[in-house]
Amino acid sequence: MVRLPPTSAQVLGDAQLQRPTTAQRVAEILRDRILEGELSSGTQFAELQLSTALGISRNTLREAFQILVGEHLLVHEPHRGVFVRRLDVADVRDIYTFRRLVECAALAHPATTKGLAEMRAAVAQGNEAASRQAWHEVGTADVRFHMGVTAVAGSERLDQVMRGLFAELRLAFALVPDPHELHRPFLERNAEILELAERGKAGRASLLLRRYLDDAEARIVAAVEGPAA
Amino acid sequence: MVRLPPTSAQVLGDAQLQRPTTAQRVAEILRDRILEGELSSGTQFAELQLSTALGISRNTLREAFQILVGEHLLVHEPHRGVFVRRLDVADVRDIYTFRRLVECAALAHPATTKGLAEMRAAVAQGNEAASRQAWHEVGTADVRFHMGVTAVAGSERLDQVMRGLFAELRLAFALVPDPHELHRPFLERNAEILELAERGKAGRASLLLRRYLDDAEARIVAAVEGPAA
DNA sequence: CCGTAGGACTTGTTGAACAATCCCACAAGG
DNA sequence: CCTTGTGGGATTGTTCAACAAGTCCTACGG
Repeated sequence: MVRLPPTSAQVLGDAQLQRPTTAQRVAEILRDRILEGELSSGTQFAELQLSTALGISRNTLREAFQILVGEHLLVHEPHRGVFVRRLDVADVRDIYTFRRLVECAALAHPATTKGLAEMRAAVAQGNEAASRQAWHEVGTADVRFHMGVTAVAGSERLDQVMRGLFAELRLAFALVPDPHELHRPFLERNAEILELAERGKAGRASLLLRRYLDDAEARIVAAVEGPAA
Repeated sequence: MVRLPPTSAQVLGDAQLQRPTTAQRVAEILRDRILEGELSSGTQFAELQLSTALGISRNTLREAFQILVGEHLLVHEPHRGVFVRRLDVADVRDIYTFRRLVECAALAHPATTKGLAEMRAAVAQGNEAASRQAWHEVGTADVRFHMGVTAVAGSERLDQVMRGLFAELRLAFALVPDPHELHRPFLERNAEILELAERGKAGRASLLLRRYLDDAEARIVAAVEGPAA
């Protein structure tokens, strides 16, 4: 009667080796579309239309919605529908307050060196993408760099939370008119932060990172409230 | 055709003023049961049995499950079922690594004084509950105190994340044999941390908090791996 | 201009059905 | 004794159709 309960390491640690359920696969499809910016903020999903288009039932689609609502990429309004999350200025400020606390603390008190390799790889990827003028990919590398910063804290959960936070932030990235103007100035600053971190100058790296985040916040806020003004 | 999209403040900020959907209500019921420790870690939910017991359909129950899976209180194994999350030692260590980073950074660099009132109220509540020997309530006050610590960082999202983290931690609390032995020694330490924070001694408060978290982690780890040994 | 009553449309929820998968007990073989 | 199939029963995954409940739009009247 009582089945073997799963140990959390199997669930949280690595990617499930089981093929995902339909709802999970659909959620992944929608998530990609949202994060690629193909679905602009505020657009609504119609259950019947989308479920038939995807060849799945309404109930299964609803389960997929629930997953993405849990990730804060969609918002659910009872009897109205689900919408692609729209970030306002307060959201962006909140996210950067969060990032300042976590990322600066991680760099100031590193617990592992595992993240440094990730940061180094991200800097290389960013420079390479910039030389190709692939600005969207530069943005991806930037996110990767800061995931590396997060990783030096040494907490799986923190990594997971920050991954979700950056996904939310991409919703705001989509509102920035020219992404190359957003990401390009940060390439060399990332490299500088990395160098300081590698040489053990934790305090100085943390300080530089704080300035980076202040500037980034200002740019995103301007982009988000720009169209409104 | 295009409806007014919701602003995120309505969704994230306060509790929905709309009455919740059935799945949300069911999720809340199950969440309470789990956090009260009435459902021990690892137990499985049978969809048919539980849905009939609650007087709802299987599909609706599945939506409720999805909500709690998103909160990491349940784990879902395809074709096997959903189980109450079971924390292992690695999980507990991970959670405390997370807490050390966030809470210590919050106290070291306070952004608002809003959380101090919450901390003060929690200390009072904890002492009062201890005098009545209501140990479970002492635990609640302890969580409340650390939610107050989190709040001085000034990020709504951070508060929300930490709320989820403490919910997970309660899964481990349930494994501790005598909760009074767990929470009692921390009452005066909380008070001391609060006093330092109120007098602006941020660095010293942060240091004391770190020691607190180290001790707490050791106790929980011992409780979690104790039954296994 | 504002409120309001209706109706069309969308979402919320249910129950039943079938497919896919897992679990367990039992048998066969080394 | 241990390992390795191999049913069969139970549970989960998914679909479908229907109805209830709520929202949105429109037209009418004050």
